[in-house]
Parts: sequence; C-alpha cells; structure tokens
Amino acid sequence: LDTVAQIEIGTVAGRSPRRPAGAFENLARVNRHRVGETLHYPGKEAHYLYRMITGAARETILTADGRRQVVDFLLPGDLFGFTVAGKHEFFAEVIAENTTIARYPRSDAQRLTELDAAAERLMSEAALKTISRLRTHMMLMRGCTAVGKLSGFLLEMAQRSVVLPSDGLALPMSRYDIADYLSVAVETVSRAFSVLRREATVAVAGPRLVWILDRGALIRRSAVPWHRMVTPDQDAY
Amino acid sequence: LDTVAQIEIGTVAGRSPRRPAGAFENLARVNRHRVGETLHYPGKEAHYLYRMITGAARETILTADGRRQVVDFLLPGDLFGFTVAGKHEFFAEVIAENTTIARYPRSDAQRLTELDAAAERLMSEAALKTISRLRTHMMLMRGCTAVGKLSGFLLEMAQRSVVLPSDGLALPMSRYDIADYLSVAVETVSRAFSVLRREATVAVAGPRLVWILDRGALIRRSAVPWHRMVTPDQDAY
DNA sequence: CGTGGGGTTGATATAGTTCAAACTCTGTGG
DNA sequence: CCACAGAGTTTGAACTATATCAACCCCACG
Repeated sequence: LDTVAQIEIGTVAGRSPRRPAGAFENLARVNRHRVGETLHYPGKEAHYLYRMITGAARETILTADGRRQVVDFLLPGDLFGFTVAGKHEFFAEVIAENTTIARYPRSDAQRLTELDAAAERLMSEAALKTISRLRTHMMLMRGCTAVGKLSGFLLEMAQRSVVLPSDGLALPMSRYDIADYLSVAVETVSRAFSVLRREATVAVAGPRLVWILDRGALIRRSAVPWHRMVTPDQDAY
Repeated sequence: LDTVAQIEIGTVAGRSPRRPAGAFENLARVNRHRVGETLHYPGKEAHYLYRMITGAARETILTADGRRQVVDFLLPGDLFGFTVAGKHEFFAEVIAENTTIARYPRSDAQRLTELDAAAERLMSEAALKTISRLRTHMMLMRGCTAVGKLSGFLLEMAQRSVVLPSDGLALPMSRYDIADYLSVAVETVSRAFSVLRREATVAVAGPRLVWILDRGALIRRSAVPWHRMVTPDQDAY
C-alpha cells in the first residue's frame, strides 16, 4: 500500500492541491454550492468532470436492501465524476458550507486528452488517485473492530483534510456519513468516539471538531498499514 | 501506487478479454507457472507488466495485525503489474493449475504508451474499469450478512470466470482465499455455502465446482446493485 | 497406513446491530 | 422571549450474527 499511500497523499493535499495544467483549466467553470445540493445521481448522463476546490461532498449509493453506503468523500483537490459507461452510478451531494467546485465539460476534456499528452497524464493520474483512495477505504472497512475502523478513518482525514490553525481536525461529515462510510451503525461510531475520548487518544469539541492527541495509538488500532504512508511533506512522486 | 496501479489498471473484463493492441502484444513473453509460485512481492522492483492468459492468481497483503487479505483475484484477461513508484506492494501468487501469463517489459510498455495513443487509452480505460470494479469489491464486503457477501461473490465470479461446458462455475480459489477476500472467517464462508446449498440456490460438486441454480435468489441476497451490471460482453459494468 | 491441508460442522464468546430514550443545538413560530 | 419541533448525537439494554475454539471428515500423497 505504499503506493496507495503516496497517491493518496498527493491527491489530497487539501494542503496544496496541484492544479491541472493550463489548457485543461481553461475549460473550467467554477460554481458555488449549498449543503444538500446534488451534483449528479445514478443514471444521469455524465456531462462533466468535477474538481473540488473548497468544501466537501460525498458519493453515495443505495443498495438493494435500502441501506445507504458512502463510497467516497470528496475533498479539496479531488477530481471526480469518472464513469465507464457514460452514466453516473452514484449520488454526489455537497455536505459542507462554502463549497466551490470546478466543472469541466466532459466532451471538451475528452478531446483535450486526445490532443494533449499532459492532459491525458493528468486524467490517468487522477484515476490512479481515486483508485488509491478506494483501496485505502477498503482497508479501513476491513479493520476488525469498530474502534480500529474509526482510528484509520481519522488518520485518513487528518491527511486529506485541511488542518485548522488550532491544529484541530474539522470533519466535514456527520456521524451518519462516517457510519455509512465504514459500514457500521451510527451508534457504533458514536461509541467508538467515546472510547477514543475516554482513552485520551483524541479530544473533541463538538461532533465535528477533533484533536488527535495520540497518533501512535490510532495507528496501532487501525488495521491499515499506515506506518508505510509517507508524510504529506514528502509528497512523493 | 505501484501495487495499486498494478491490480487496478490490470483489471479488464474477464470472459472475453480484449487483447491489447498489436504493438503492445509484440512485447510479450508468455510463461507457464505452477501453483504456489510467487510472481512478485512487496518491495520488489516492478520490471514487468503482466496479463493473465489462462489460470488464476491472487494478490494479497499482510496487515499490521498479521491477518492476510486477498486484495484481488486475477483471472484471464486481467492486466496487472502497473506501478508508479516502481515497487510492488502486494504478493501475487499463482493459485490454479495450467496458469500462463504474458509478461511485458515495463520500460518498453511505458515507452509505448507515450508514443501510441491507442496504448495510452487502453491503460486509462482499464483504470476506469478498475475503479468500478474496486467499488464492487467494496460492496461485496459491506453486504450485511455473510450469505449476502458470498452471494455477491458468486455472481461476480460467474461473470468473470470461465463457465464450464457443463454450465458449472469452476472456482479457482480455496475457501481460505474467499474468506480473506470477503473478510470473514473460513468457517463462516463454509456455513454460508451450506445455507445456499440447503436452500437449493446453488449446487456443488466438491469445494471448487458450483452450479448457480437460482440466480435471482443470489441477486436478492447480495447487497450489491448487480442490476446495474451489464454482461461481460458489454464490458462488465 | 499415517500425515497434513483443505473443508465442514458444532458450541461458546463477543462485537456490533437494533430498539429505545435522553440530550444538545438550531431554527421557528406563537 | 420562550416554547416547540426536528435533526444530529450519545448512552443504555437486549438480541444476533460472526469470530473463535474445537472436533471431525475427506482426500491426496508419501
């Protein structure tokens, strides 16, 4: 998962997202969105690619048995909206205030990738980053215990999200979103938070503001081989 | 990213694998492998790209807590071995008799993608498919019950694997592999099989030969929205 | 014959779901 | 200004699916 990690981090960079090349960027139309807004939904024609600039969104799907699953969280720097068949398979919904998203007409982007090697590479890279995010996500869900899953999740968010000046971690998603992301019940997420709080592994100020007090403990509890992950500074590749 | 990319990108559809373009194919050296052979392992320099021709392999990783996880099964048609960082992250081990694998020197392949737009597109396309496939794997693991997970797994295998003349499904992997793929205990996999057998949803002749008697029942039990999946001919979802 | 790996089945323990209730916070209307 | 409603969160108690431990079967192989 080294690779994964590296991509992940590079991707992320809520900290310093790499901006697409000039030609690509010229296609962009930036929009501001409100919480709850739906960017796309299953079956919708995929006309655009998106790039999260500020804020956050989630990609979800409804399973046959009616449960909701959060497939991915989209944070600043993430390119998304890829499809294979030309139709979206997921809901993409804005979950944070002050969310701005760049929108690229798919047809133009497609044409661009055929002409411009740099654009092509950009797309491939974005796809690989998405893959690595998903892979990390898979490892998170496999963590045997709920506390382990949450530990891994917090580490992931600490890397991907913007860390506040106060050094606190601002989670843009609700407990429900976290639960559907880790596939556990909301109550279990809440209890897992309580455990970490009691152990002084994390401190919280309200449900969405967290401080990681003992990073080592989080690493130890999570089944994800985070120890192999490079730090954002190294930003490999 | 090395390992990540390798599996991911490598995952093209199963039943009627699209063969890489001619120029690409000219680089190939085909090898025959025995069960248990290791193609690559974490940390190994990634010199080659691979394409599974016949047989099967699994890609695994060992987690911090010592458990083994099957990250992917490699079936005929699957491309794998892509890396960005240049080192593998997973074990790739042959699990079936009569396994033959085409090997492409990485450097040559890389050069080819830079020169040949078709090759480049082949890779990108594979990456996009991989994203969808990863999501399917994720959904498999999320299925609430073990029987649901196994149901989804069998449907996936029925699509990706070669179906025998007798209409039976030949599973190239052991119960242990399935367990590590779905992240459940071996015993649970075994019990889930028993349930499906008792319900006449499937019939078995030995552990690795299965007949799907009631496809609808499998779809209903699995939490995966298979209704979205097209047949392999149409280029799996 | 044994031996060992894979597979199945049973009994018990436990983590997590489910059901239920209380609590916080925010916004809204009397 | 306060009461109220509703969504999000936390905690408790009972229940359940799965992990775990253990025994046994089957078969290939020396």
